[in-house]
Amino acid sequence: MARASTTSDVFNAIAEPQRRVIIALLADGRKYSVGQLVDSIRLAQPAVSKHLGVLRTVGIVSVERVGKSRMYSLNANALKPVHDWVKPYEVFWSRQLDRIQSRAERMAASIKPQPELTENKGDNHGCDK
Amino acid sequence: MARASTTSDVFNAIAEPQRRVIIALLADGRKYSVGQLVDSIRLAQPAVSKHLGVLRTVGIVSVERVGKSRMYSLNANALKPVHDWVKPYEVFWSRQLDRIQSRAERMAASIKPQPELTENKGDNHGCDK
DNA sequence: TTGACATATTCCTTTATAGGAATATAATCG
DNA sequence: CGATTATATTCCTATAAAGGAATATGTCAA
Repeated sequence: MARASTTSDVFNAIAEPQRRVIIALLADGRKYSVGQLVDSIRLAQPAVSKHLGVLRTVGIVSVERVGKSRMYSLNANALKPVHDWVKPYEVFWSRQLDRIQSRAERMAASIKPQPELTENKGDNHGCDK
Repeated sequence: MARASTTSDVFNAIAEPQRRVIIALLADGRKYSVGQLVDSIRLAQPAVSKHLGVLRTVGIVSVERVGKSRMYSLNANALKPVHDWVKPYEVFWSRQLDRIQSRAERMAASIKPQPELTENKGDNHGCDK
């Protein structure tokens, strides 16, 4: 099977470096036209438009027509799933490795219940120990 | 050009849902053999081994040989770049849209200096306004 | 309407998967 | 050693993607 579609998953959408560049450009909350973004990125206009299309599909950016231009703005809320996913792991590096084990085990419950795509058919997986 | 290699970028590594499942399984800080992971995931052993190979290449997991088994454990530090990248956007949803604009502009400086892959050849991009 | 400008879309090529099947490698046991 | 178990690797196929080139679509101005 091929990779998951990039237009249906925020994680895939932000996996593309150029798209992260676009997101960073929009991070000041202002609206940018495609042309302005093209000037800032080493990429042709069609490519930028395609990336914007992906970001739009996933909900990371919003468009607004202004004259002949289309003004794109960041909809950062769409990035929240990424933040929510990675946040629990923060404890692993925020505190230096003292007694990480116990904290990690306490934390496990807050991470595991995110099967996302795979339904684990609920069978007990022979955990270690 | 094709997509960036998944074996050289943490963002691409975690873009695969099954790999996030594996990461979640390892989140309790314990070591799991490949077989134990296979029992927990609806995926054949070779596929799991390949995913583990990707995660290992990117540094998200570590391996340790124990008898005929190989015990995998999470190296969450490798996820820090993702956290660092998404954290600045947290303000967008943590506070309800009151005066986000000004905060966003203050924040811009902390986000923009992450060109990652693209060297923006330093030219001024015609910002809006 | 025509022309210029801004952006999106289509077509095409190269590349990179993800996963299945079969096989190779490694380590333990008798 | 030979058999068994555990894991990795190779081969293969279907799918998807990124970007370039060319073109279509849409909007404004004269």
